[in-house]
Amino acid sequence: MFFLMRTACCRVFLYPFLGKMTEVWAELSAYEGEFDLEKENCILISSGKNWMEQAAKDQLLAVSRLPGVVKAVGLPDLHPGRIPVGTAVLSRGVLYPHLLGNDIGCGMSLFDTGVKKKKFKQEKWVSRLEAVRELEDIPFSNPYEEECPIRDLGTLGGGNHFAEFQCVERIYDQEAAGSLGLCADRILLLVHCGSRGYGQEILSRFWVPEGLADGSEQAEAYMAEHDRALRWAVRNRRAAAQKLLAWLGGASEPELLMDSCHNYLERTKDGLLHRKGSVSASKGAVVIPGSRGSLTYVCIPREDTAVSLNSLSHGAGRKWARSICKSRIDQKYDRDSIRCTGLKSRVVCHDTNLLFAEAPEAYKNVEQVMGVLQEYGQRIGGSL
DNA sequence: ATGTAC
Repeated sequence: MFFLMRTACCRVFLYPFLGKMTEVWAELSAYEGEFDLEKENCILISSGKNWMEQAAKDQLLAVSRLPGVVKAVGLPDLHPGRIPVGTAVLSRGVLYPHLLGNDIGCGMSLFDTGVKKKKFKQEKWVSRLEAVRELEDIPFSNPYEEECPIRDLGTLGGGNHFAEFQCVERIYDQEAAGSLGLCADRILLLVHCGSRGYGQEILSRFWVPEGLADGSEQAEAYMAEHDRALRWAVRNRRAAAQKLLAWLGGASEPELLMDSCHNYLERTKDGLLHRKGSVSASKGAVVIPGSRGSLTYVCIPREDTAVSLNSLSHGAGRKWARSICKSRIDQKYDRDSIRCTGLKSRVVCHDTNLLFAEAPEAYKNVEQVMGVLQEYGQRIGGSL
């Protein structure tokens, strides 16, 4: 299990608005001549400055051509995966379990720890966390009146999952910050994880290359399990926060300020909306974190986001494949320096490969991604 | 991203 703790000096911005996404701004020049953009159902929200791997664009295009797919959107953090990450895909008649992947319900929960900023002792918390090693080692009993399908409730898992203590760096809109319950003098806790092995197990049971016919018994059974995974993923994030605070001696319960899911299927009036690494722009404020060396943004999306299937990026997005990270930056760090960040935060993680795989260098610049989301509207205006 | 096998 990967347990990454970024302590102190991480900051939350409150962005007043995201750009008004009102026109298709495609950056698919690589495909010039290959298809007529006007007739394609594939949109990439990016800009010339926003570097994107060719493989990711190829994957997005392939997804957009699956039977039943009405529209496929790539967000500015799009990067290749088994299926491309940073996508929103609308289909009719067919449901594709693999388009949302194995970690069904994965998302971000932002909590107020109730701990005052001036009471925060970084070194003390770091030692305490290093002593426990893994969240699996902190016992937690299921408080819900439903059998828990997750083997270890309140654990983060691996990959890009993390728990991070943060505090507000800058507020752009005091009123909005107040209504969201963001307090500048408090330590916040951002938890990114999902349904662990449960989502994986669901995918393995329902995955078929041709997808599931909407309305079929299989599709209904998948949706029931999917909804259960979403429910338990939220509980898993909460349980992780509860365990952490209890372990660190926090007196109060973590208070949930915001929660968003970025791997899930939503039934909309237009069809089945598959989100893989993209978050809804229609459910209030969203948290968009960067890599562990950068800031996290709390954003209030604008209303007119139909062009991106009402979706936003869920983070900075990978720039380097996990497998190549260690060899690229191995020499740059020693045992201690890889565990510190440019924001003077500390990283607690016992898995060396994971520390390198999730290094800030492996990620895009989150400000770049935020810039595309914001600029997208500024340069366009008008209505869709 | 995951659990398990190598």
